[in-house]
Amino acid sequence: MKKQKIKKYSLLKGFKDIVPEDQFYWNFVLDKLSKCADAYGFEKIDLPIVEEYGLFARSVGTDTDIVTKEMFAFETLGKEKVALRPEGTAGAVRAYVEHGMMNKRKPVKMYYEGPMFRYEKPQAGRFRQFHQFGCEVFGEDDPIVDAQIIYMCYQIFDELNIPIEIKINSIGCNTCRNHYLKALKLYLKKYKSKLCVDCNKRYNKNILRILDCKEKKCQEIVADAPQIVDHLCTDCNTHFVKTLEYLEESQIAYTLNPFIVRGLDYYNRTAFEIFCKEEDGSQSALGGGGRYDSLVRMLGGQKTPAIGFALGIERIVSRLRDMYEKTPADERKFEIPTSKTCDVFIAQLGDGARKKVLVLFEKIRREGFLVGESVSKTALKQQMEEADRLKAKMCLIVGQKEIMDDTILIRDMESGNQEIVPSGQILKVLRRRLDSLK
RNA sequence: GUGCCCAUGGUGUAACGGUUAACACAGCGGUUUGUGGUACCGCUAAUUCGGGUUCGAUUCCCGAUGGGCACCCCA
Repeated sequence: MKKQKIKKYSLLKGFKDIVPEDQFYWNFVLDKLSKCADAYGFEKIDLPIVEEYGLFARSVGTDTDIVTKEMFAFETLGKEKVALRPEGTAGAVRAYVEHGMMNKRKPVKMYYEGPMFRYEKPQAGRFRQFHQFGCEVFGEDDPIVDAQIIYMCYQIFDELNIPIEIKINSIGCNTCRNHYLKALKLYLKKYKSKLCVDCNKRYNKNILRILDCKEKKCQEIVADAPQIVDHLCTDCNTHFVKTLEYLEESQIAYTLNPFIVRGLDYYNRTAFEIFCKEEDGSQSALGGGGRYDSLVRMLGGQKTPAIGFALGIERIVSRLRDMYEKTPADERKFEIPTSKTCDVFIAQLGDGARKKVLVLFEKIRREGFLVGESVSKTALKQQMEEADRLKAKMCLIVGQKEIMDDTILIRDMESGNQEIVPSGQILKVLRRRLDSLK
């Protein structure tokens, strides 16, 4: 007997299945997020995963890491240059313009959720396909919206019981940013020879990035560097101050951090990132966002102020799970179901009963009960095991005898008490019993 | 792109330069076929691949591949 070798296919690097066991946590998070977005007046939009390459290049920025080395870009059979979306905002803006949403009552608020793709080397909390949940507000430049967005993020994590730290900065508008960049360049020029190799590259390419270099030497130099907040123009400064005032009033914790610059080019003014507390270092960023007042215009729409944020679902799920599992059951603020349950399990015995069970199942299901079954099994024992696994509250047993008498045996799974009920009354009895359990 | 770590059934672990590679969990089946949660029994199932050292390698060495982690950057 030769063992034939058949090729097994496995997951592509950086891709993950969300297996049934993980769905409980996953759904719990998604449910919380979308309910919150609904409550804050956002409407859901589903956007395509593939879009024109240029859409991302333009909006995210042609010099950014995302575009230069992380995009899943390819040519279709029709020779179109396309890419798997690396983030959600570009698509949302495209949709805003494409559907003439500028004619809608402002502000226009949308949320989305789904897979994003970046060709990176995977590691903890980082995948090539990952999921984001994002909210976008179009047509409103009042700083209270900035504050509200940040406030909302805070509340989401508070509700999930995940300790976070929100870091906020203002990176100004184009004008003040250019002033600032000049000042920064001037300052760093003196220290250029002392900066690390990477920072020397950054000096010409993306000088803002030097601000959050991890090298000790660079950090020392950067500590005394001019900060953008001191270079904001009057309007940007007022906007920032107002935003912070609103946040002060809302009494949520945040920290100012002049080094938040965001890796996407479209941001201006308010920029913020959400970090997991008590976790230093790697992949502790759970989300981020900011204003992008010129992006709509840049993508062919009217000049429209906008602000938004995106959260990383994998990272949230993983933190939630950690926190949840480490909290003793009686101290938890909420319960996450981790297995399926059912109200009633239907067990059948013998050919006659087996023929009736499909219809019986559906009859009870349509009444709104959670019904369990394992029609493919014949031994009653196996079916009872399944009922037990499903934590069924009751079990209906239909066998030869019951078919003859047109009755159904109903067993309380906790007490083990059994009762014979005429089959016509089964729904009534089930209802009564379930109500009494509540 | 740079650096570090790891590789045994589905999962989590064990073992030794030398007989049928062990254990637990899960899965499946059974303990006289109309009763679950416990117990007992049985079955299924693994040394990533290719070289080398050796009488003999799952074990030691090298390479490949795969996985994990860190930097960079980000969610």
